[in-house]
Amino acid sequence: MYNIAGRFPVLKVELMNINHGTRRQSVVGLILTRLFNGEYAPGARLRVEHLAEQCDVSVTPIREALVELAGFGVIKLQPNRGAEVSPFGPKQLWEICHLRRILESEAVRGCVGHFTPSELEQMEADFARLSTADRDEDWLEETKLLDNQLHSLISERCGNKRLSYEINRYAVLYRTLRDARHSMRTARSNYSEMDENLEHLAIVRGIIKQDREAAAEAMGDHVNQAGNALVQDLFGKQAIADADLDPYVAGQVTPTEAL
Amino acid sequence: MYNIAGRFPVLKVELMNINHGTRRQSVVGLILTRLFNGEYAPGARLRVEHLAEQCDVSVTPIREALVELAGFGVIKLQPNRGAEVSPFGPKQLWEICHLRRILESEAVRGCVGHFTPSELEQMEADFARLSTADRDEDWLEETKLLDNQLHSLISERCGNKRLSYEINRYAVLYRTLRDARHSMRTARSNYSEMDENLEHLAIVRGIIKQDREAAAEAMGDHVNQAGNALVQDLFGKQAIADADLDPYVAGQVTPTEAL
DNA sequence: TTAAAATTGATTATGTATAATATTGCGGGC
DNA sequence: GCCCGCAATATTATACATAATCAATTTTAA
Repeated sequence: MYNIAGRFPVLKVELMNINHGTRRQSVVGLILTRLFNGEYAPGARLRVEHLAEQCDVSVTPIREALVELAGFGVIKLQPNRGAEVSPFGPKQLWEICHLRRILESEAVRGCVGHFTPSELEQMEADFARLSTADRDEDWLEETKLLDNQLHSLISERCGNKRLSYEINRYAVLYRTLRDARHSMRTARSNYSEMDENLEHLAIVRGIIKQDREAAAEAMGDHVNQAGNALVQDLFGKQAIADADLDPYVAGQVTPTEAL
Repeated sequence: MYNIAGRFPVLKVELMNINHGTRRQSVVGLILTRLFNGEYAPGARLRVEHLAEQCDVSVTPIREALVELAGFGVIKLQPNRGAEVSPFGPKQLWEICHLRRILESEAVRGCVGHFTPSELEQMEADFARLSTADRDEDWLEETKLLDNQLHSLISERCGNKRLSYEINRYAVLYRTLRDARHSMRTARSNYSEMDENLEHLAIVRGIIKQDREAAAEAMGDHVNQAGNALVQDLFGKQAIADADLDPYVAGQVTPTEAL
């Protein structure tokens, strides 16, 4: 088979050569990306035939994708009226982060006591080392790797498979958001503001001390920091003010005020 | 048109005469009910054509329903391999309750400060009255009504539409579970063990005192009590032991031990 | 005359049916 | 063990039937 990229508009190429049995997932990813990139106006109608044409697939996977997207709460599926995209702005992004904070904080509470001492020693040593190490490409790579490892380990060991499932469900949204950030020109590319390793260290030390609340609070701080970066990259500096958040939720944004 | 009910087997009648545009929802409800009633062995395969025949609908709504059910985490959708039902037992039921506790506790934290004094006075008076009133049919009716009102009001006012959305998503599971309970012969029908109104009163008083943690804890207790009743009705007295829960999660079952 | 209600027709969603294609899983042969 | 073919099933594509929505228009009623 020849790679005939270039013969079709960009939109179609995005979904070409996808494996059989994964069309729905691809369409979900595509629409999520577009949504998070602000390509849809709030309330816009998603017409099935239109999407099918754009994605170069038949309507069947499109309709299934819409059901899944409705499950994510990013579109509303009204009977006999089709799909309407829900608003997505700083406020909605903060709400996603809030949910993630709720879920992952509880997961870290649950995972206390589910690690071996050597696992904990290893993690503490790694994050301590990375938090003071010189910051270069390799450092960034290892930071990302250990970030993923820590979060998935906490989710796996939290003792509640459903909680773990919901965390992974939100990870789909979160990963798409991170990817969307890269396509924004405002995305920060320097390492100066990254204190991930310190935040992770606090989480691990909470687990080591068997102090559920300390670990949960550290996780909350960490998720907030990540959310903060995300909001600023996607919507700019004053996005937090624009979000017009509820005082309690907004308070959580800057944990010192909230607690 | 004639009503020709009776000409078809029971299973088909269940879904007959459903409105256009709501087939998927009906199928979701039917499969959830079956699952919670223990009609599917863990790991059982759900074949699309088979379900289509049973539900007397075509395969399209069936497949869409499976996508939605996969979103609920009650089945697993493997590419090219179809749907496999996830295990459902006391442990999984507790996990659902755990999630509900997480979500609704956070909602009640968020809703503090979003009620008018008169609303709060009214709610406190209602729950105080019902908690000491004679228990008859009317009492049960009003108790249920105010239960629904309180929970949906808290969800609406929590200040986070996504959190509200997730709570309502879980309410689908929860309502189906409550309905499934009625079909079990072990379901409790007396009013003696119902302290809902007292639990609700504690929640409302927490909100009145603007004490987020007190209100959240009261909500946690309340959801635990409801979960306890559900587990016992669906799986019997020693179901909690059978559930083989993680100590932290199990601890939450009996809040006094957990905190 | 004007406002409400019913009607019409275009558009789109939803559901059905069927066929084409791809994948899986199994069993037989090597 | 491995490979090949085959049946079962999932997935996708396509065409069509039905039903609902929406807007424009006509009709009806006050």
